[in-house]
Amino acid sequence: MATIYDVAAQAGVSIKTVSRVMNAEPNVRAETRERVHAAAASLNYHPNLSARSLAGSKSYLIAAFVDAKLTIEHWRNERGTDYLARIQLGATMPCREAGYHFLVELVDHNTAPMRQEVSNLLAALKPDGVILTPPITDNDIVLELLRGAGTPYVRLGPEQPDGGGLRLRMDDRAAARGMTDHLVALGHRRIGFIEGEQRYGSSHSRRDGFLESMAAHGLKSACMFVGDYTYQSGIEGGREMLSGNARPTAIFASNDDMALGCMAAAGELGLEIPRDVSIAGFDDSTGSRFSRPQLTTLRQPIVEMAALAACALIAGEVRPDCDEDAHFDFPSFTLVPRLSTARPGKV
Amino acid sequence: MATIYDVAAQAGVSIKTVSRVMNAEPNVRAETRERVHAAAASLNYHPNLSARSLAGSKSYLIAAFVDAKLTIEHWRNERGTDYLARIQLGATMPCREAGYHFLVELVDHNTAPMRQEVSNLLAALKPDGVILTPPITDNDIVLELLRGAGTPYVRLGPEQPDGGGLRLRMDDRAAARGMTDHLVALGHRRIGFIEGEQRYGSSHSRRDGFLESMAAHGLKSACMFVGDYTYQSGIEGGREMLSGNARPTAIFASNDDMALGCMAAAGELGLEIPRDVSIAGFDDSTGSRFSRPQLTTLRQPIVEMAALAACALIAGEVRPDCDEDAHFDFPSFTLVPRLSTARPGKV
DNA sequence: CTGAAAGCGCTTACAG
DNA sequence: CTGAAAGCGCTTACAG
Repeated sequence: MATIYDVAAQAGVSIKTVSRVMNAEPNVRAETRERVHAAAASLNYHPNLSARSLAGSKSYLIAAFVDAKLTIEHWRNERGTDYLARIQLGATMPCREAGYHFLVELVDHNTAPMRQEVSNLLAALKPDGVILTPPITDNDIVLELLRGAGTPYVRLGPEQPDGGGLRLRMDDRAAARGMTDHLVALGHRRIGFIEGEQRYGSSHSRRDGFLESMAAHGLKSACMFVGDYTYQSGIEGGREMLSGNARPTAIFASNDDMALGCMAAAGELGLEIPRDVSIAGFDDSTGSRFSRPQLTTLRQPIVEMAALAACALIAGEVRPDCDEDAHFDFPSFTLVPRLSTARPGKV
Repeated sequence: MATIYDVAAQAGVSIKTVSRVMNAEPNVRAETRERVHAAAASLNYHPNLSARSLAGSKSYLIAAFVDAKLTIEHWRNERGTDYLARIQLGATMPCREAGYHFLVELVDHNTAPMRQEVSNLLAALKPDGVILTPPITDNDIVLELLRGAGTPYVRLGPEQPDGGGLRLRMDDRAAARGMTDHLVALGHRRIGFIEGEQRYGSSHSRRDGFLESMAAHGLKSACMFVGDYTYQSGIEGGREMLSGNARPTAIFASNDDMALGCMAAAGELGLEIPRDVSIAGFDDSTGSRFSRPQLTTLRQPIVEMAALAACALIAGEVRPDCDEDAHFDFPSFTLVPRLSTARPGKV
């Protein structure tokens, strides 16, 4: 394989000049530049990443650190949980265009070897930037190691504001408000709400958004149920809300899995959706697209956030020590109206 | 960050000895080895991948080359096509255990810049092994470049036997035979078959397997329909087969998308599945798990094949020039019986 | 606008 | 069982 020396010899210049041309640096005569390009092309020369990384300050690597257990579970389940696929889609494109490589690294969240694992990743790979996904995005040890290594990082969907890095998250509260507004606009007045796992900040934000919208419309919530983001808890919530007398005409579950469970509960009770009750979810999961009827839900801008993260990291806009003003509530959630919501009492 | 020199100094040995210990090479006294380990641990030393790669013959990188257009489409569609997720699951685990890193590279199949793109990938990354997925797995230019670079490669689901590399594929014919046997065992005699895109070898293998089983049971196929692996063609095939008089009691579509289309056609015609007609697919796609009723299908051992591929590559068992005897029909397909098939004329 | 020298952090090939 | 030397293919820092 051709090296920088071969190209330099063929073009009749020094390797430094070849380096300048390959990196599109200034201060090379147009004619020289062309000669180098021609030599590189004829020799089919491509710079070696390891050498560039070792000699220089860039590795041309962007890594995503994802929770090992969760990710493996999702891959195994094959229920089409496509969070990671969306991250890959968003991050891969800008990386490719900039000559970077994107790789996914599994991290054993909250286990003994995690510190070693992450240290090794950082020292071995020396990535130019790291994208963190929940729950790693809030892991103090990982954040500390990242800062220690001086590696810029972007935190996707963080719960805690401390910990540095560029923080990118959807405005859960505004999104929940938006969905509630949608239900009210359809004519619903008695609306039930199923909360998620209380340990997650998103649960509280979504509930607050719901309550804000209800209050803004002068409505009292029909009923609240505390679930835990699982299908099973959605069934339970649905049963409780729908078996009473003054049952809500609409239920907003704060994630799709619970909404799907809720639909199952409605089916058990002989209720038809959306004729007897409208049901809305949150996440735009794969399952929401396969349910019958298809589920009205909220889509997080995962692809867009991952793309922004990669771009910011590549551009070097993320200082590893940025602590203030690096929080960005991504406004662009998308309400995805499908067939599980309609006007109350209507087919 | 600590380097090999720091460790050597602290342990009172040469860097060569540190290198030996870090790579678990023989010929180091147990006591020396321990001293080095202690020094490495106390300095939180982790070898730099770029330096290892540049100096040595290994990059500790395994790459999967996947079709850019197809992959982006799957990521975008979010219908839960989890082929790539299964590859990642299978390949990531052995890589992780062996200290390798796995990365996915998009390749613009059959476009002008492809040659440059792949050359660059090979020269820049110098991966120790490459896993190819369809349709890249049969791309002559990619195969030629791989051989030229001396990079070992594994071809997943190849259609053409030439092209070298370790070839791993499911025995489509045996699998189709297995599914047909299943339908016959349930009591079906008039069985329809929907073929896939004729340009793909898998279409022919699956059809042949079906016909073999039918012949072995002394049955004539009720009808054949040539589809193209799309949902739409499944609808068309279903309509044609199910609207006639002597309609089949079971239809075997050679992939899940067509089987799902076929189910939709049955629904249009007022037929209930599996009471009026049994329907079977092929792939165990995400959609097959979300359909109602859930689809009986065949599962390809993608995870297992990817794992085997990664292991073989890491172990250096794949010689880049292996041409004979490197073809392996993976026998372990799995028949996944679900609710869309039953005894004929039975609920 | 161009180049000579040094060095990044390791492994290889060899010597003892 | 251990180490000194050379070199992998680039970029950095500097000189001109």
